[in-house]
Amino acid sequence: MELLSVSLGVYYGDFTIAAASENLTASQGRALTALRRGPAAMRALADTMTCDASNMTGIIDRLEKRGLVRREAGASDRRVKNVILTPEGERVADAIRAKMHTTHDGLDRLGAEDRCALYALLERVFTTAPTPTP
Amino acid sequence: MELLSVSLGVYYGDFTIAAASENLTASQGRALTALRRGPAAMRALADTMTCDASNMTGIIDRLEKRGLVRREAGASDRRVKNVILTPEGERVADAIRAKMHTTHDGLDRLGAEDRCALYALLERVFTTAPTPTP
DNA sequence: TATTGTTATACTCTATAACTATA
DNA sequence: TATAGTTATAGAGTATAACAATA
Repeated sequence: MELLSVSLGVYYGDFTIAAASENLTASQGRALTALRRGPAAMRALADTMTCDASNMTGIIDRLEKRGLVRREAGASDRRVKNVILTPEGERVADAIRAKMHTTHDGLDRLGAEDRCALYALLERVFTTAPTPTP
Repeated sequence: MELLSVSLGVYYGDFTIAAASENLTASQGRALTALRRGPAAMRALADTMTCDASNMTGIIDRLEKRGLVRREAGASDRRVKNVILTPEGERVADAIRAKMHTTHDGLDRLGAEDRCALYALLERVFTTAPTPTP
């Protein structure tokens, strides 16, 4: 119970801070984090982040404008556009993830191993794996 | 750990849903919930919700336009405006709270007593008591 | 001078609806 | 017809800066 009160909000809050440290909003950070697992179609990304497809256009537009992702036409279905992390995007995504793992605020009383497991769990809840479209 | 993964997001998510069921955004719901404990100055509300004071103006404007809160000049300090729930505002705030306590999604495995304690805890974390200004 | 609250401005997120190009 | 993605539009949250009234 104690653990819970300490942890609630910490992940969301820390994530927002971690993303902000790279001059990104939480949504942009989430998209980048989801893309760490590989390319994903716009539609899949929107599903992952449970937002309307039109939102993804804007979010990805801003990330693309900053050179963190790029769009690539789908091979089999030419309607599809797959979003891919650029090397710089990978760097930023990794930086966010690293910051998440070294931010202990409010989780000090957890052992390193538990905290690691905890973050893995939260990360999974936070960004479900998008389904890449071939 | 299980409990945590289940509970994370549930409170925020359920709260957003509960607020939406009253046609309110999460921020509006939070302000209303904070005001359940009594009147609060704009500044105190902004501190509670950790947002800029200028945001509170807009949020309270919208709540006031719908008759859920009203502004009242501070007695001792005439710069201050205290925000107060109207009877309708109280009804809506209570409805949100009631909905939060009857929404079990993802918390089924918790006993009623535990769930009650859990929500009390989360509610405290979610909306710290604002400091009313006399 | 410092503080409270507001206004003006700008950016982002969000959803809905209408559109295109594919399938 | 249905789907993927975009555009246009509108409402809400957010922060910064400038301002009036008060302390």
